[in-house]
Amino acid sequence: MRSRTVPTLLQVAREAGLSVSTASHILNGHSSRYSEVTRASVEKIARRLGYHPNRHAQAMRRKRSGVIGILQHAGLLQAAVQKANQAALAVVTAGYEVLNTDVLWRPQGVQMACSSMLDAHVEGLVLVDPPATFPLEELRRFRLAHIPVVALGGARFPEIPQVRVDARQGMRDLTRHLLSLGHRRLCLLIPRMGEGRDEAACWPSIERQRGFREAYAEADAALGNAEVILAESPNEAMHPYQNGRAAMRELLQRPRLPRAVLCSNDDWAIGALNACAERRVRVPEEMALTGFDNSMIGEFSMVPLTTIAQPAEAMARRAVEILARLIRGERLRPGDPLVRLPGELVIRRSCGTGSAARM
Amino acid sequence: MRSRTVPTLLQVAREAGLSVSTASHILNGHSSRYSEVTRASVEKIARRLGYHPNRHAQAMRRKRSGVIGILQHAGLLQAAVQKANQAALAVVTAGYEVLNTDVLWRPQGVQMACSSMLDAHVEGLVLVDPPATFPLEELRRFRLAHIPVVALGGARFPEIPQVRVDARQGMRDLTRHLLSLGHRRLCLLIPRMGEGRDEAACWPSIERQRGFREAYAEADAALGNAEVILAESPNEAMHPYQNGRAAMRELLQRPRLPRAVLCSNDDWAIGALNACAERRVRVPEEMALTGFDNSMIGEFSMVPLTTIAQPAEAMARRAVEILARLIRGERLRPGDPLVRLPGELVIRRSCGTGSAARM
DNA sequence: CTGTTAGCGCTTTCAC
DNA sequence: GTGAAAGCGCTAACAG
Repeated sequence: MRSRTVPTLLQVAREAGLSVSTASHILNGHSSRYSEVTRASVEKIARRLGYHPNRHAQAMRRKRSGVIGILQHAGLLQAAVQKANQAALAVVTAGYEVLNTDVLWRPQGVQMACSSMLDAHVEGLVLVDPPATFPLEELRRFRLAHIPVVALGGARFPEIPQVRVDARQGMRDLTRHLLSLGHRRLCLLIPRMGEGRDEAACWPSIERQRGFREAYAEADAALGNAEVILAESPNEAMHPYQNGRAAMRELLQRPRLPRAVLCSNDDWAIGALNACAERRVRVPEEMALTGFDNSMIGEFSMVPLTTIAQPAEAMARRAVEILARLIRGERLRPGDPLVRLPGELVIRRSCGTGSAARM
Repeated sequence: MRSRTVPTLLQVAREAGLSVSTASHILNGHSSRYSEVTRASVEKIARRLGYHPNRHAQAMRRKRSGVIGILQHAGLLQAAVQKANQAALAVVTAGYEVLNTDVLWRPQGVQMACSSMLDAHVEGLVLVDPPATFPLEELRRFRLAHIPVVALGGARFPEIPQVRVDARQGMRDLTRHLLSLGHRRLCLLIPRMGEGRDEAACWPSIERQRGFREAYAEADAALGNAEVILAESPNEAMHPYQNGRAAMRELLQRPRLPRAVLCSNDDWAIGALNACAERRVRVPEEMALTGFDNSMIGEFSMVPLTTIAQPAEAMARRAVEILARLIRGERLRPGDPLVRLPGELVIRRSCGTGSAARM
């Protein structure tokens, strides 16, 4: 038994008694006017030998790698993992290969990951949930190399098209729902972000605030104060629950508690639930709570979470579509620089019911 | 401003007034006997131009890609995501590039992912938590291509070295602990796996059973029956909580409930907690519960979970180390084919306390 | 319809 | 100390 090595095009061609170029043409679908016989023969032999083209040689010759990079800041955040995976699916569907990295798990995270993307000659890059602190220098490296980048969720960066859930609408829907249940004294719990950064970078937080305030404003004036709390979120991706818990613990120190707390995302809500349990504050009886993202775990938490479902699949598809267009050298269309897809209100137990609210 | 394109070695060499081979030697550290001047000049110019070697060209010429593939079946399973990420870290540390794919998010999952690994000419493959149903044909493809494979957790396959947590010891520790608290009538809830498969493939479940039974056996005979329930686990990675919940719902139909239930992993435990909440069975007062894996969420679940912490980092390092050795053509050492690393008992609230158990 | 040819960017002998 | 040259596997003109 000879030591079988990876078959090359040359071997296929030889076996078929043809030239490499012929084999190449046929296997690449440019089989325009080859005789049915040769074509069949080449294809059969390739299959029998288990021939797979060498991507490196292809990339080299074609001067394009056919790879799209996905850079995620997911850590333990289910919602981010899901977005990244949907992006991977969309990339494959669009006919590209995927190079996927979670920057959190590397030494010197972002920088190394970006270098590796550059080295691999990715043709485009999807940034999944980039934080406001994502280094602009790295984005510059891609711009210099003429590699288009799109963001899927996360913070907003100049010149980078972005697809994300309409957080403003989502938070407005949540707030309206809580108000309609009769809850008063609402409180929005969101991370303080991107200290010293362009305001645009903090959009995830800012839009949540907007939606929250809008819903409050459109309701009757007698509703009392809407409060927004900006909480710290160190190492968010690795300690999402802890951060939410810490924020809620702080809030629970107060003599007078809010009636309903809207958390920035499901992970914070889970941490918040935990803090409530510690202090024996019953949810939703004494305090209503909502999340954002509709991650699977929110359905199984202590109290199932009312939340906003992100259309992850549609978002990912759209982002990759835009990226593919940019790779092809097409210009952005009017709506492309910022696509906001609507989230969907998912009502579960954590927001309470009308009757309980009036307690 | 000229359209900057990716600089090649040729450009670096030209700018330095030297030949490509010289530049190559210097930049690859084979600068054995070049003058200090030339060396410095080449290095400086390379840095200024932002030169990065073209991986494809390198792979081609060196006839090795320098890439290790990571194939995960994680889905929403935090423990698996963590293992995969630790593996990625270990791979980078070992000086290889990473090609990471979660097979669940691709059409025709496993097969496509394996093809893509093969196409990329990975030098080795880490299989993270492969299910018992992982197709052996795919493993054969790697064997034929002389690409070594190691499993990090998951099922066991012939000829594939594996590194995993010692589930038997872990489950024995959990069981002992529950017994020491005074709990009787214990029940182990594990997935029925790999229908019609080699028994070895089902080791994750089998070892849990062994540990469970051993602890029971070594204790007094008067402890009553230890029961093992094999529950269905369709699409485990995408519906982990649901599966645990379904299994527990079934169990809760019984007239007489077990006093303590040991779940196969934390995700099942969370689903189980959910089922208990539905039926108003209080944990741990009426029923103790334990998980396995120590995923972050278990600390924040309805009732914080007593569980076994997997030494993910050490496991990943070990797996990659073995893989690297195989890639270098070295033979396996005596312990390598199956490495079992000890898990650590983490005691939280879900297992109850001695006093409650005697209730 | 099929084959010849010229590289893609890099590494690696082997000469000088 | 440095450079010339060959060639990895593949594609894409261009010839026949």
